[in-house]
Amino acid sequence: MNHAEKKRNDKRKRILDGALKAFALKGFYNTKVSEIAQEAGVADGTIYLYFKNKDDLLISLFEDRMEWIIERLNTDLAKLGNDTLAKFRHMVIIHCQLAVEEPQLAEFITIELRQSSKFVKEYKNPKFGDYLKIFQHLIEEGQRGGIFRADLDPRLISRACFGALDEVLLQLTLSRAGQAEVDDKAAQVASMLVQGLLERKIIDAD
Amino acid sequence: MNHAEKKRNDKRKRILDGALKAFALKGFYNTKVSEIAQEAGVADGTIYLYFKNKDDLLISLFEDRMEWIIERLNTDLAKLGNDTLAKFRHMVIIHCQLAVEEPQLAEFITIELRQSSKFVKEYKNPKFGDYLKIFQHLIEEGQRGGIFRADLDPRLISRACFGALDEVLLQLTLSRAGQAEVDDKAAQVASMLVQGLLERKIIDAD
Amino acid sequence: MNHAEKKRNDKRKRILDGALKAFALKGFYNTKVSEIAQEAGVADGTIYLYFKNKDDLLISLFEDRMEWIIERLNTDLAKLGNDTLAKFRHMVIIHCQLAVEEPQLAEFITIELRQSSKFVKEYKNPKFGDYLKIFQHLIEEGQRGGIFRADLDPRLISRACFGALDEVLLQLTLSRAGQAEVDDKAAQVASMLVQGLLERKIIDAD
Amino acid sequence: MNHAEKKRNDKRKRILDGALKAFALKGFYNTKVSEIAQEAGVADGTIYLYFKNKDDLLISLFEDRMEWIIERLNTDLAKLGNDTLAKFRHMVIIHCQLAVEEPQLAEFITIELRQSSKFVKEYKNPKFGDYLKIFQHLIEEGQRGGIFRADLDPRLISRACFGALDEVLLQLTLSRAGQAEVDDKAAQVASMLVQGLLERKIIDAD
DNA sequence: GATGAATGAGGGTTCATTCAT
DNA sequence: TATGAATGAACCCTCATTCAT
Repeated sequence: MNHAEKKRNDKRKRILDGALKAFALKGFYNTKVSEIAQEAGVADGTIYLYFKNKDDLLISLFEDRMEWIIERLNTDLAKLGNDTLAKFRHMVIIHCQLAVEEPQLAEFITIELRQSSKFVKEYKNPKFGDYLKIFQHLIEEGQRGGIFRADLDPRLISRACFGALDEVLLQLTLSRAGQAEVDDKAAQVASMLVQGLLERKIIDAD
Repeated sequence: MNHAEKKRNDKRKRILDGALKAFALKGFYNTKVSEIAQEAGVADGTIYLYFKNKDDLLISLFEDRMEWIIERLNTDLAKLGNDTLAKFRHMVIIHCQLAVEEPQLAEFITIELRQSSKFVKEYKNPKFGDYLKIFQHLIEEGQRGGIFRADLDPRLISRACFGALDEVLLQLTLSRAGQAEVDDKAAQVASMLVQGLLERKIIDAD
Repeated sequence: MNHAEKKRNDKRKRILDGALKAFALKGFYNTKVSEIAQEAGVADGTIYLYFKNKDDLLISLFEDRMEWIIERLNTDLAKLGNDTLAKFRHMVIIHCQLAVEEPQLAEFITIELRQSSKFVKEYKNPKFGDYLKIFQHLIEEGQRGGIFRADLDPRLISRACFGALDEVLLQLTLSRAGQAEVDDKAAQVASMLVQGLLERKIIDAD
Repeated sequence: MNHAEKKRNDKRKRILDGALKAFALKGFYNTKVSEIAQEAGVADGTIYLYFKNKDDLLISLFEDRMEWIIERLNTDLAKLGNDTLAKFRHMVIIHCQLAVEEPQLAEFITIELRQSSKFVKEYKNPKFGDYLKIFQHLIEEGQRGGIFRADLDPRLISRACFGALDEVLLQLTLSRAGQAEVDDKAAQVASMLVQGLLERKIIDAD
């Protein structure tokens, strides 16, 4: 990557960061493009050199952040090898951990995610789909391994798990929960979900 | 209730219905007041005789519909007496059932709920809190009865359950799921959540 | 006048009174018809049984009040017979006196008078013309009697005198001047105007 | 002043000119912002880059025009040195002269001035106060010089003089008086006011 | 590429007026 | 006659987007 490209990427990044901050604070519809520009330290017009319009900025922000989360998650999960349960618990923890590590991102995702796929016509939010897929594959892995109940639809249950986590994350974020509280609550939710997923005969194992 | 009062309530209802339809279709921010008026068959200005402004209309709509849901739920649950498990399962079913019975309401709640409580200034959405309370009390009841795990925080878990259901409801609604699919998926989610909540020694009972 | 007529006039009067109060307080354009109705203790629609529209109400109010002032002035002036100077001084005093006796009317006239004849198309404000005529006739009387300078155009000078008084009245009204201050200032203005009008050879007489 | 600044000032001036024209024609409340924009040859939104809102535009217009009048007046008066009488007469003439030179400004000031200071919240119209002060100081100067009556309150009398002139100006403007008529009437009013102000023993001097 | 002044379509809200009761 | 709920045209202002510099 040469110098010009680096500069370009830097400006793009600053705009995305500014947008995240602004959207988290006031929501998409109540954030003015000029506010994002100010936050990013660029002129209003500059934003349109990097993004087609305000909608595109929102979508790009989602994709950018989800990509980051997914990469991180995949790296972490890879280290845990075949331990499905450990991987599942880790996902729960990572998700909740956002409340502490990236509160703005947490607010943004929990609040704007649903809107986005609704109002942006035809936008299916593929990155979010990828995120859900990780959950789904984990559940399928558990089912193949015989530790997770086979009577549950992985697509459905991955949604349910995501919903549970997302709602919990929303609360943790809005209440500005500290690390200890996040750890505790993540553990409880993980415990409940895991128990709900486990094949009955091995529940004692938990 | 006299004639004038009846007429007034009827018009208010028509406006709320129009707003629900419009909000479900395009979301709060993309719905024009004039569209709601048209949907309701009243003049634009009439809306302001019944609601302070567009925000107030959104809030009132939430309260109205949550009240309806809560009443209905309480009536149903009362019939189930002390059977905590049955009551819990019924809540799951009722929630998912919205996708079939009131798809517009389902879309509205799943998509607009989070936005509203965050961006409508000062609004704490008490009715939604009431709804969560029903979940919470049910979990506490189960804990007192010794059938639900005592190591789980009812406030936290009620949130998690709501989140799981809400996400599932969103999918059922958007995919225009039919009654059979809704029944099946509600049963699965109920089964998972219940197993996750049950005291370990009685899990076989499920 | 029979009972029905009396009642009608009473309601018309209440509306005019309410309008005066409201217009004096907030001005014509910032006063809502509904506020006038409330002030008058009638329904909004009732106003339109007595006046064609809001403009007509303003005009009618002018005419009504100017008529009252003119009648009163004529009665007073009649008592002063041929004493032109005394009559002129009395007019000055009566005009300023409004600040004490009818502060709302004073505010209304000083502030709304000019607007009214401008914005209401084709309205020449004949009653205001009548009021000016009294000044004018007094000046002409003085000229004929040889005590007022003959080199001044009575129409022009009556305007100038009115303008001077009106501006002074505005200040007296807005500063909520008491009787003593009003008396003092009216006397000063009268003295200046009279001296300005007097035939030079008889100025010592003042 | 650089180019950008010059362009900005030019646009601001065009908006003020457009506003003056429009306000003079239809009055503040009957003038739409879009009409001003059209008159100024700018987009509606542009007005809000230069003025906070419609009220602010009104206020700014007053300040701008009063400033212009005051500067001009001060320049002229400075040339007349210590001749109080000449200066007083000049003020009268300049004021009336507006009817010929700046009829729109004349209409605007005579008709909108009172409204504005009353209904534009918090606005005390300091420039108008400055204008009155010129009158007042002139009267005080005459009193100190022994040529004006000492028994008159300069603040009161400056108001009265302004009122007289303003009313005369209004008539001259609305009747579209020509230069000759304006000269004649200004002279008459000046003569009357001066005689009214002069110390009695020197009235023959006029 | 970067700027930010300018644009102008759009929409929430007001309020004078009407009319069914 | 009186009411006041309903109307809907009107209007100020916002703000995403453009484009001359």
